[in-house]
Amino acid sequence: MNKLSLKAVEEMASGGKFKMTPQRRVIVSYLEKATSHPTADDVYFAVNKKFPMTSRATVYNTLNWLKSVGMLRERFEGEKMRYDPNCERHHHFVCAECGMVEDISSELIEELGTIKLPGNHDVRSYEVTVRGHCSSCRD
Amino acid sequence: MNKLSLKAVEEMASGGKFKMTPQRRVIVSYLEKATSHPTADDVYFAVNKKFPMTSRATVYNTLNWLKSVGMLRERFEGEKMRYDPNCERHHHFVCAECGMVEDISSELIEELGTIKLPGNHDVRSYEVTVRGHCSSCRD
DNA sequence: TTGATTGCAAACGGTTTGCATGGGA
DNA sequence: TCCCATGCAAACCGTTTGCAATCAA
Repeated sequence: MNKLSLKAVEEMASGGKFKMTPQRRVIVSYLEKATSHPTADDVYFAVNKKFPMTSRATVYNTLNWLKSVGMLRERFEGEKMRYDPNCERHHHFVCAECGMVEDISSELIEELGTIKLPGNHDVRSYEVTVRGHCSSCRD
Repeated sequence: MNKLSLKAVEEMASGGKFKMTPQRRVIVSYLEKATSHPTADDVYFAVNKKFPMTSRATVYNTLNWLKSVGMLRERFEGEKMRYDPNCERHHHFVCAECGMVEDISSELIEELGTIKLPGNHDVRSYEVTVRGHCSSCRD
């Protein structure tokens, strides 16, 4: 599963035991446009602009649903969970000041080659987190 | 500040506005021996083996104190915060199954060289998280 | 002596759950 | 029609805070 899209979600829902609802459509549309890993509350406020009575339970329910089908990744940064609609292999830049997260496409970070660790661990993947100050915070 | 040690903490405390207590000594001793990033609760149970009335407040108080003087790093993994007594530059292996975290010394991961990102971010550091199944979970 | 630390309990904040109502397929 | 999803409120859980008593320096 790569980039989250409303189309892909609709397709997946049709025929399965999951249903599309207006709230879910808004949540997915918001997520597919999001660029800096929204928090659950970001999503909550976004849906409520369109559907003012949407509860947090619905938001978490939807986020966990998308997560469970592999269309969304969860990542803790700073003080809360953030949701990453990009499921292609990629890395991250995190601003130490404002907590903003930006995707770094995997081509921008050179390959580490085969990782050989001591012990007998089964290595599956690796990710790089680059830290620093983002352009707005660097002054 | 590099590796947490009781000696370094005692030195830092003497003369400053911070005081050593029996509880703090046990906590620091436990942390300096710990190898897989204990959670606050791990620490809590460890201290309580020696001082059965120790409260969680004391544990968090001490952890935050060590963190604030740069002798301990905090890292969210899985569902809770974990504390890393190793403040030298290093990377991590995380088990997807049991959540165990193991340090990877920085020599084991090849250098990424200068990281050049699009935009105008000020890059300070990077860390690599290797994921997979640890030797006990790989079956 | 003095002010930092302790234990306790209550508060907090993000996330989850239980349940009755509502709505998609 | 049949479940799944929703909204609400309460529960949960890790962490923080307020406070009076205690203890290190």
